[in-house]
Amino acid sequence: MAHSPHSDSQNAGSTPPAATGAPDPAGPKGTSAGLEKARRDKLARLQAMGIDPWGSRFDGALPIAEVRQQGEAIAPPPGQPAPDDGPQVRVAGRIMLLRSAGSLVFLSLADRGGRIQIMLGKKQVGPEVWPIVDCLDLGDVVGIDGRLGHSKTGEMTIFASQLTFLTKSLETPPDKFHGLVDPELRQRMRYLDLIHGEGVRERFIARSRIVEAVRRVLADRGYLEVEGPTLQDSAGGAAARPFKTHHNALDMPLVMRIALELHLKRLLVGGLERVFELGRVYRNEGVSPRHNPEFTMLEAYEAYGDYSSMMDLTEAIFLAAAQAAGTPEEFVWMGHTVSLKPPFRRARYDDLLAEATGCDATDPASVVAAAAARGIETAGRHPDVVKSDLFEATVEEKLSGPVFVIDYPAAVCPLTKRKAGQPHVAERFELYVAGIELANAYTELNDPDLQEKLFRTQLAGLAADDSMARMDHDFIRALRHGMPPAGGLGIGIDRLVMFLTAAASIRDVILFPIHRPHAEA
RNA sequence: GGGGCUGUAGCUCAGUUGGUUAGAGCAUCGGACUUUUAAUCCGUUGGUCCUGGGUUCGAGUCCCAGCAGCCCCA
Repeated sequence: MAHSPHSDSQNAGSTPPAATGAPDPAGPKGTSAGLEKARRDKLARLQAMGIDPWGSRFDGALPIAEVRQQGEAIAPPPGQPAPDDGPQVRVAGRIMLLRSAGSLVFLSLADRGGRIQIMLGKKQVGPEVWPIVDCLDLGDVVGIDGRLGHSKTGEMTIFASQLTFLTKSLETPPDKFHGLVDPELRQRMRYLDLIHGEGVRERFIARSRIVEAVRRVLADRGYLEVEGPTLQDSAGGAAARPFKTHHNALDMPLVMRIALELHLKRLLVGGLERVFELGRVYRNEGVSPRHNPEFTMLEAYEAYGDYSSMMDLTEAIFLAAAQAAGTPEEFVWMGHTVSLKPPFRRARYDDLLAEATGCDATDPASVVAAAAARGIETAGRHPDVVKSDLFEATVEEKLSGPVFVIDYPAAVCPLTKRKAGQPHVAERFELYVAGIELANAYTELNDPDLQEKLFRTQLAGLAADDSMARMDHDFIRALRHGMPPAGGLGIGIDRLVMFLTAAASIRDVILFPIHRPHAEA
């Protein structure tokens, strides 16, 4: 192959690392520093022309999606030349692709909702503008005025008459074809992922639409959105370990909330009757494709309802959210074909367990035997806890759903009302899809004496570190003042978004999931 | 906590049994081009092979430890 005279490389070995007092900050052309220098050189050229490389307000730009609609209307029939009297339009966006054919330059310009091709011709833009074109890089943000039409190859194109420089990009964008692939980089540099990732922006837009729809369903039903404390002196309402923090001025330890439940129920006592909160909760636990230490939870409580009313509400929320996200009625998620067609199936916990294991789910001895046969630890554990483990091991992953699993073993439901005449059965449901729990609801326990007793029972069985081991005396006092019978519902919003956008990992639906710090160079 | 996999240029990736100076595409820089669209063509530049040890005449490659990530399990 070609042997170019690398005279420098012959001497390179003798170059002492610190020989020069001031190392050149801009390295050779192809290095990261060199790539930046090329962009800074163009920035300086823009400034020399009297152009602010950081731009300013730019009014009147149309969304590219809208411009494209206009363009469709004036598309020439196949084989016919495009007319050159298209409408004058103004757009703004980031340069995604840039092709130069001598004194003709094509850009692909992207805004928040679409992309469109821009043609810049040396003759067409004139000697004032052409030197600016020479300073454009991939990633720069520009405004374009021009006539909307179609190129000779039929591509919708804005034939630019004016170019307004809006923002210089100093960094090299990812590979224009592959984009950012490394999931770690995609999450740490989500801004790039949003620009270049296939479907990434659409998924986060869907998330926003879903949250909007959830709020709308609840508001339409007379629910009031409220905000409980995220900093608490003890974290209750779920079995999870909290994050610990500290208030300096009060010199007091605090924990971050792990659930919304106990404060929302206080508001039912307070007569607000229909309340919900949609907000972040924090659990100091492991990270997995379905768990992030901070996640978004919806909890809704309705006085005078029960878990059946919560099933209706859940369906309404799921259907409205699916519609908002543009989710098809039937699709594949996590290897399961799921259908959103209402009503969702309802199946009793004991029936599912009996079907999967062959045991008599109403008989503790039979359940424990079935669990032991599958290697589940049984010694010294409450039969309902063993039952719950057995359910997890044998039933959960098979639940394609959506299916409401109803009527849970009472001992694993310390905040739930028992079924009338069946003290061992709690009026609770969980909604499963593809083996994953997406919603959890109860007929709320409002008997203060039983609640206090259940707290104490929990206390006896749990580690001191565990949040459920904390008695919330004020919550008991609130119940003593009288909380109307009520239904309550919790939905993990991140998982709902995963489901409705067919995402396999919670990290695909959280903009900035947790990461260990990287050693920065 | 345990196991498996991954880490090479700004980005996407090759790299043979351990063997000479670690390659390609994109991007950059220079050149040609007024209808390109992952433009093309010619030329050019660019490396802490994640980090630190070790084995070896010789390590991107083998061994050990660590860091970061992905997946599975508890």
